[in-house]
Amino acid sequence: MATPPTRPALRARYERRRQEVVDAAAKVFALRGYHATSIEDLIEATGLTRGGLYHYMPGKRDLLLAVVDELMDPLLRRAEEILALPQAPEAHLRELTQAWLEHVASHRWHMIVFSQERRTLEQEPGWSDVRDARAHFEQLLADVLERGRRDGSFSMRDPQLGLLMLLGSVNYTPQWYDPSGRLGPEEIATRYCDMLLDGIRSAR
Amino acid sequence: MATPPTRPALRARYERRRQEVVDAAAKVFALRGYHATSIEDLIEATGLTRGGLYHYMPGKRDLLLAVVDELMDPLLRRAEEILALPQAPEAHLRELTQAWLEHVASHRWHMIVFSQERRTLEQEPGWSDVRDARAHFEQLLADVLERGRRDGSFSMRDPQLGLLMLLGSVNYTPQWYDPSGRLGPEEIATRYCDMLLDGIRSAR
DNA sequence: AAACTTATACTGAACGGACGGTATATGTGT
DNA sequence: ACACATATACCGTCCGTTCAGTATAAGTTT
Repeated sequence: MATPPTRPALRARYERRRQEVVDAAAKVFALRGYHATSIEDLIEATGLTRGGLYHYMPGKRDLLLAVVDELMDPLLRRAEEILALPQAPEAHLRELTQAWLEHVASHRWHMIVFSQERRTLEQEPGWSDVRDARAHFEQLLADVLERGRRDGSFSMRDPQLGLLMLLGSVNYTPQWYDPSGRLGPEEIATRYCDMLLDGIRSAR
Repeated sequence: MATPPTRPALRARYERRRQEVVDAAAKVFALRGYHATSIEDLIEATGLTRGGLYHYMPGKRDLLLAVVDELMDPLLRRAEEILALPQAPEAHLRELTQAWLEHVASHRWHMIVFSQERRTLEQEPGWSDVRDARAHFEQLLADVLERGRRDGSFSMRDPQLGLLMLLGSVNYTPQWYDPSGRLGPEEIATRYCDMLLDGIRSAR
């Protein structure tokens, strides 16, 4: 019943398998949707049996929280690393977007689950952390845009809408991104930033 | 059991109430998610009783299909109206985006349901129509961008990614759009196009 | 216009099945 | 021997659906 082993020797294997279960669940949740996924589906995806599965999770809901929990943390830490270095807003924006898209690409299923279930999970215990982390990251982006506006390098009519456009573009990416496709995350990031900064109109 | 009346006198009222049921369902599906929505929730949302609800729908699944079905048709017709008039690619792009965002704003719940359930509904009977209509609309947008590239008015590094950025921005809009908010659909459309065309970088 | 017949709108209880979760048994490695 | 991993069978509950029945409005006959 989801009891982590006390023996240090077995701890590592347990955590590794648990992570495999979470990742497998992320993919199934993303493809079928959380509520439409039955325990039977999770069994099929993990290769375990009913009892074995419950050895690694307290319940289906906790598995969902595990999928979205700690999803934003690595990205937030990376973002703060980037912002710690003093740079022009444009450079900050480009590096943030690149780190963000690399994260999206490597956690594609988790991101889709987040988008799909964010509404059904509002006001759920443990959910507020995820939402706060998300809001925090968006605030960091907003700050960069605002800083660019203040120092004169950006001049959007509506700062808020600029952020929303960027959020929309990146958050939509998991829907079509193909790891074996033509474009990698860093190329996508570069071109998003190119378009957001200079637009697609030909220079006249 | 969801049998439309044959008598012409009652047909109108039936269709009106059925539409109310579908719209109410759209909102509940959007907020809670389709699978997480119980018949009890639908009863509460519609004001009907269990049996009464089944008078207007053959089943829960059909109700979901009704929500997304015929969602794209009005937009597609409007798009073809716009494209029938000979105009410059930029004008076409701006008008398409505006019509699109007006549609998104007035069918916000339906759109959220579509985004949330598109994966769970793949390879479902009746679903291919919706997907085809969606693909058709995206193709119309892609054609406009391509026409702009050919005649020299647009010059994006990657035509496909320009489309995906626009799709992301607009498809993300229902997630934050507030009908009583500061910005209406036409203003949002204008500023999206401003940013996509000219970027947010200050003129130097 | 009154009486009658049928189509339609709605009710509420009950059913059948699926689903998440648990208890218990049996290996398996330390 | 003990902790841990996995297997199997089972339970209670919830949920989508059905159905027999009632009330009312629409159409028809007299």
